[in-house]
Amino acid sequence: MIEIKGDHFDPAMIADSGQCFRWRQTGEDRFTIPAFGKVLNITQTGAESFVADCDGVDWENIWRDYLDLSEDYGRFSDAIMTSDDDYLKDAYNKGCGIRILRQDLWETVVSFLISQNNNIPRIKKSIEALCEEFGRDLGDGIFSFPTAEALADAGDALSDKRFGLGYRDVYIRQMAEYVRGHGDWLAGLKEMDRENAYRELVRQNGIGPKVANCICLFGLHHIDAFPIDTHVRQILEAHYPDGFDFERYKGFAGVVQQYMFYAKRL
DNA sequence: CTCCAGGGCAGCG
DNA sequence: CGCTGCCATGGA
Repeated sequence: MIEIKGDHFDPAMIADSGQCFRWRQTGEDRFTIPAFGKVLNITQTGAESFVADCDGVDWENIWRDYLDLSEDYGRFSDAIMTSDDDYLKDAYNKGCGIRILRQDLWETVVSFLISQNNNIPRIKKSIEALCEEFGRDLGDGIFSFPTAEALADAGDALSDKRFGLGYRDVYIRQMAEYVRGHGDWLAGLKEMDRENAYRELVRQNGIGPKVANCICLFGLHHIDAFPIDTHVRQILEAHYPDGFDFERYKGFAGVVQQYMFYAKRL
């Protein structure tokens, strides 16, 4: 057990933010978080105080970074709340506890391949089914996210109806086989800047502009990436008819995007 | 029944 | 370039 302090940090908002699909609320103020082959249970004990069921080593080496608690989100809120963008200010007030997680890249790639033309409950069901079938048993009914090798070995089994992948099964299989055959591809992406990573990602079958931007934002932590999905497109059309000024939030447009996405889906 | 969901692709012009 | 039809699936 370790005690934590965290401003601009609300696990309930993050769990429902659409950036991660495996967080589960397991109590009044308790969340169970599988990542990197481990499981963290975090319980809110006050406005900005929490307890986590890990030791100090894992906290410093894994979870603090994963939860992005080293980043100062005050600078984002300041920029937004001192602007004259009333729609964004309202969105920020609704989603102010969101942080952009530093998730595992491979898990992010597969998760957002599944996300295309899909809805969040179905995405979650597909991912859990894949974890149960091809992941490692971590106890308490929780399984690790399957490796590229495991999904490549799965082959045609990915087309099984219980995974609910639909036509996306081909994308997952091709991606898993590619990563298995190119062991340094994921590591190479992490070395690239956003534009080069984006260009490399969209070369893959099944990864278009939106999915590539989600991988850049959630898997590579390029927080200036701005994925435009069906929700965000509707927001931009409804509230920014003369165009959205990306320059205004240069450097953290992806954080802005998350506030808007969360607020709309409430 | 149709429409929608954190889209992408191939086939047009 | 942009536009259109199609791609599985399940819930509303």
